[in-house]
Amino acid sequence: MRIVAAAERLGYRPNATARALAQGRANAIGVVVNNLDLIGHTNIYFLEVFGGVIEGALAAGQITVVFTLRDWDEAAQRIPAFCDRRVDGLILIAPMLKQGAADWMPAHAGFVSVHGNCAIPGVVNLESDEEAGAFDMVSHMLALGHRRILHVGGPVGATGAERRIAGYLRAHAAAGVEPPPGHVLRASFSEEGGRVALQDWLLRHRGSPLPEAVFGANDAIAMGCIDVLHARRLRVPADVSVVGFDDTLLARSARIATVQQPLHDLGSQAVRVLMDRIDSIQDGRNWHGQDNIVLPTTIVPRATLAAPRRKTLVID
Amino acid sequence: MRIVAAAERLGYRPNATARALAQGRANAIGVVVNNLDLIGHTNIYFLEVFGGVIEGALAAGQITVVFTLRDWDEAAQRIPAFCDRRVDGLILIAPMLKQGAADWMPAHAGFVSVHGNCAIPGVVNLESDEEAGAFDMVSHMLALGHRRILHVGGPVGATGAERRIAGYLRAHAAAGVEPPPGHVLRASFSEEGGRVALQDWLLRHRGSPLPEAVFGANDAIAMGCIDVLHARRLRVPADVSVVGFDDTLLARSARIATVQQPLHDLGSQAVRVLMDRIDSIQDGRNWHGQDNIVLPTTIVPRATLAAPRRKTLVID
DNA sequence: TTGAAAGCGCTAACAA
DNA sequence: TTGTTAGCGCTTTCAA
Repeated sequence: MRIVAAAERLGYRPNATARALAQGRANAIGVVVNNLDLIGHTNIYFLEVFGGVIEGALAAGQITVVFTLRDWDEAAQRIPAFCDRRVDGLILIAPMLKQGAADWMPAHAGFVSVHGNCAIPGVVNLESDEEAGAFDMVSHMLALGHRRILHVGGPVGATGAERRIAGYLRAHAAAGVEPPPGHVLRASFSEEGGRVALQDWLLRHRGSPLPEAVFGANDAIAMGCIDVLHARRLRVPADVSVVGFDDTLLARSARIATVQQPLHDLGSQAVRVLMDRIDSIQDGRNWHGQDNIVLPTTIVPRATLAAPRRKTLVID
Repeated sequence: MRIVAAAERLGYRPNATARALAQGRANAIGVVVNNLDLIGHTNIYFLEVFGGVIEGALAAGQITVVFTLRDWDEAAQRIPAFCDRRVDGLILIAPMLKQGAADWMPAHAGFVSVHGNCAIPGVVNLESDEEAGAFDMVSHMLALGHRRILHVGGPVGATGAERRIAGYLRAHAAAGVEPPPGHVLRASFSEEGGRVALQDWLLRHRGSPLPEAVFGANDAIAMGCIDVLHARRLRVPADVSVVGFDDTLLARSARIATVQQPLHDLGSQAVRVLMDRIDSIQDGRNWHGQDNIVLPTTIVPRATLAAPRRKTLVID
């Protein structure tokens, strides 16, 4: 009609808030992240998942709203407030949610978590098979001939950290190799964490044989370890091999051998699952999809990983 | 009242879409980025600015909506559609907008650009003083004694690239040093770009003196150059110094000397300016703030930058 | 001070 | 098919 043409000419734009109010649907999804993770640059991990979410949302015709939490302890108060009908559902990235979270979660919005640390009823979780990734990597290292592999693990209580340790141990068991005693440490998931943990450990083990390889629980930890080794004039990988986990930008740019997690896919698939979940809620159906979706990991051998040196070095 | 308590108990949540419709204000800001920049991981730059925006929005009590463009050529069609009252204003990150953009920009929303490539009426721009950053860095290198500084510049037409070249040239002029001929190249803003450009240039200059230093137009280019030098068994910085620009995660983790841009601040300040702009529009006032805000840059000397070696090397 | 009513701009159900 | 009307859940205005 002429009306349409006139509207066009006058620069008419439909008001999306009015539409959302009328239809009871915002066509928007929210992403909840820990502010520190985003701002601190410590965890490029989040940004990669986030990139996947953005892309997934674009493909699904949804806009993406970012909500940040200063701390996951705020979740119980703030997440319900996020569900103010501006978004139809929420993706929680690596939420450290308590078990009772189901109690306060609004039922009118869909929830999907990526690498959630515990199962929450009604929240579909997407994750990658970290235990298998660690298993594959450590098995590969054992096959190369490494016997004293030091695992600089993540913080106690982080599910991902525990799973990487489990993979490390299972690989030893599968290869029939006794894991060297005291070779699993804990560190925070950062360069500094890796640095401190390894430096400390080396100081406490003067005179013992130097590990042939270091397996960091993430790329940042591995990076910190490389630092410490270089400072001691040890060559990587000629003297000590180092591998990380995640295959973030850090590992790619520093060429650190690592375990790749499909972070981008995790993000984009989370959107797809969330859309299904939202549709099921809006139609009043119950949920028929899977509650836990596991994506595979892949080992990425790079220049920091080689066969162990012939002669054992001693820590000094 | 008792009503409030009851509401609380029943889990009542105010409907933000209804409120937005009633008040004509969404209390949300949008961020427009080029999809490729976000997804491709080529430009950590964006993510850092984005982090600043998120933080700024949190401080201003606004939520952040992400809009992605596959290409800035879509801007004229899609940006007006983004202004559908779900956001009160938009921050454009590094927009490659054409000069005529003012024609199609809706007047009811506020616009702020970060590192916009050209001035658009009604759009406040925030940027860092790239020319001065390049000037400071190159002056510093000249003061260290470098005379043959190769500038691996960014793509033709990118405002930032041109400004870095201008700073490079002005530093030479200020020091009374004639810039060596043919020592300004062009590359795309990526590791691969730096690699190709430098490798190419070296092949074309066999037998000439090796540059004492390489100044990459961004950190990724610098990283690519380091790669090429290492492949030729040249030591950085003993044989050749290398510096970058931006101080992204890449430079920090690889310890590349660089020019720091306040990316995070650029993002958070953009939000503050945008809030002012939005308020002025809603109150029907005209805009009294600045149209172009320039933040300072800082040089960050790191291990890849040292004094030039005594004896000149020859390219082979 | 408190309460009732009229929009905000759209969609959806209904009537013509 | 087309046009009309009643909400969606808030804010704001105006009357009581």
